[in-house]
Amino acid sequence: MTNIRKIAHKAGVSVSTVSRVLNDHPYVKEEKRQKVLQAVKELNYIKNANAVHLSKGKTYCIGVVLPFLNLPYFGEILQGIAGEALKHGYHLKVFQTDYEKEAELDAFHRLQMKEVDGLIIASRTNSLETLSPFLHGQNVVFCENLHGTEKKVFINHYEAIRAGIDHLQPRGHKEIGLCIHRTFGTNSEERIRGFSDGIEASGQQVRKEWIFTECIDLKDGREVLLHWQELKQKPTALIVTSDQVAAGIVSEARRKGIVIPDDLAILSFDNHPIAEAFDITSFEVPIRKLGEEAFNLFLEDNASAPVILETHLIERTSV
Amino acid sequence: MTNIRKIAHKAGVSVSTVSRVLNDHPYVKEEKRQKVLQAVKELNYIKNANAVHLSKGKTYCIGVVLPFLNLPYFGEILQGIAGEALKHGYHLKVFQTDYEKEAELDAFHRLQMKEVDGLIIASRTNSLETLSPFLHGQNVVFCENLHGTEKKVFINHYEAIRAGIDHLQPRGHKEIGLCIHRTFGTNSEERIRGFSDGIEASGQQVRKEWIFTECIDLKDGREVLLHWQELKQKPTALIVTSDQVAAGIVSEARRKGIVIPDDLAILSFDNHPIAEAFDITSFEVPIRKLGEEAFNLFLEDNASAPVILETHLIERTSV
DNA sequence: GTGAAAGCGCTAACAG
DNA sequence: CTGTTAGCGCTTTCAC
Repeated sequence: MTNIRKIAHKAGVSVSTVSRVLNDHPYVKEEKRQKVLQAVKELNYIKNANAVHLSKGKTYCIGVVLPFLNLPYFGEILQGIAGEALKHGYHLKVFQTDYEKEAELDAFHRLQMKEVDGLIIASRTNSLETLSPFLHGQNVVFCENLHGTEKKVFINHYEAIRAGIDHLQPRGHKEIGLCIHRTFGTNSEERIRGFSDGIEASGQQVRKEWIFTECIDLKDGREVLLHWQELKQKPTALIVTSDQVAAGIVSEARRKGIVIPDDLAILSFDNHPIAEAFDITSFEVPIRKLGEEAFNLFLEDNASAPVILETHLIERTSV
Repeated sequence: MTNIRKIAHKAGVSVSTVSRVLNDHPYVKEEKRQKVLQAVKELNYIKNANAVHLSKGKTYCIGVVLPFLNLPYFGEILQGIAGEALKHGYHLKVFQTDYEKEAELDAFHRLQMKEVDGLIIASRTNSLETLSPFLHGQNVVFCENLHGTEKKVFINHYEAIRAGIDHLQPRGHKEIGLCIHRTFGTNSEERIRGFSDGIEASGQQVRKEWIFTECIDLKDGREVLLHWQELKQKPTALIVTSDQVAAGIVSEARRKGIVIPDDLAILSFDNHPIAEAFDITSFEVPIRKLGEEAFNLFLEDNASAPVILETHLIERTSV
């Protein structure tokens, strides 16, 4: 363990001078600087990050809280955060929660322990009530419009869903269903609210059996289609909040000889590459940008206004 | 900043007793233990992780080096690592490199600085020569059969590709092409070697124009198909090392009225959900398990034998 | 420009 | 069982 003291000794200077050289501080005579650099070389000195972190009270590391790492949505958000973090010399710690409350709380705990400088909550499962004791004086960014929090970035899911309904109705769709992931969480709640309001605004009733939940993956989409087939009264269109699920629906429909969009129209969200591959009309959601903005909010000292991101519709042949 | 000393003072014990209580060490009189716990509660004490890390010389954090976070392959590997890490009380730091040499080296640097206890290299871009100075005495796991390294886990890509060729040939395919991501890296090199050997073993010649590189995403697959259409002499089958790319090929083929597998057979790798959605015959690759095994290798003190994972073919309709 | 010294907060060997 | 003390290795204020 060659440390700063040994360097100081070898270079015949004090530890503070070594520290200055190592951190590019000014006011070090070139001669001594060289001596220090020389000693560093010879002794193969490497700074100990933990000592720096302790001394500075900062780690230049940000934590990201998310349920899964193998979903395109979270991959993309991570990519956005990582890109921005890199620019600013920050590293990323991921807290994969599987939506387990304890695992999620662990991340907040680590924040309190100063293991990370801040947290970006890509998606959560604990209530704000549970989390708020951990929020005080901490730098936490939420990727949702969570009332009572300072830093947040989100899509206006309410309007997006309503826009989706407004897109479907003039094309002859009055019976519209919805596929979502969860019923918990601001984002999901906003979607459901937008859906209900939109349906009711057109004089229709929301039908519970037309709302499919727990839809995450391609496989779930396939099951939705099978479910849809069984329905006595079928919606003529589905709004699907993930391209993966939409792709599952479309692929299974093809197998069953169901014609998209004539038998069933599909309007999806995210506009990932898979939407194009399946010719699915999809709202483009700037997920990567969401990640970038989240990181930039983290960097800001005083929480500014929430960042709201826009979506726009990419029309293909599924509607 | 309420620290261990203040707790000691408030509880009327020494810091070491506090430390013992905090770390569940035995031999503390129940009465004092309660006093400490009481003080911890009252002062809202929270341990400083960096101080622990410094003192212990350990962080219980492992770094993962990968180029992109938004590809299913890496998402899945991360998921595997994260799951296993959680079980063993480790956290994950991700070093997203974009295949930039400097960004990749930064991860090794952080390892030397003891910012992480070890590194899992999911994919790399620096040569072993460049990396080896950073490897000495460090706990690094490679997800490839990199000669000269201790800990590694990988698929036998050579055999897998040859098995692919052996699957195609009896089905009438002599003209076979290949789609890969990179030409650099052990995994890619093994694939190319397997491909060349397989083709030559059947008395054919490898044709450069039938090897498509830089194929990562759906979009790349689409371009491959367009390229294929332009070829004067076309392969009748393509071995594709990623389901995303294969899906891009198949989706574009449908658009162009090219019949899979009659006009062009597709044999893919990974067997992600998207392969099923497009009815693509694919080698199932246990990527998540790769991540799990990588983490377990990290945990092992003495590097045991390399871990080699098996693939097996899932037949669908694309061949 | 430079050095001494006081932290940062926790762990663990040692002595009792 | 418990306390003292010497680290772990770096940063930073203050005085010269």
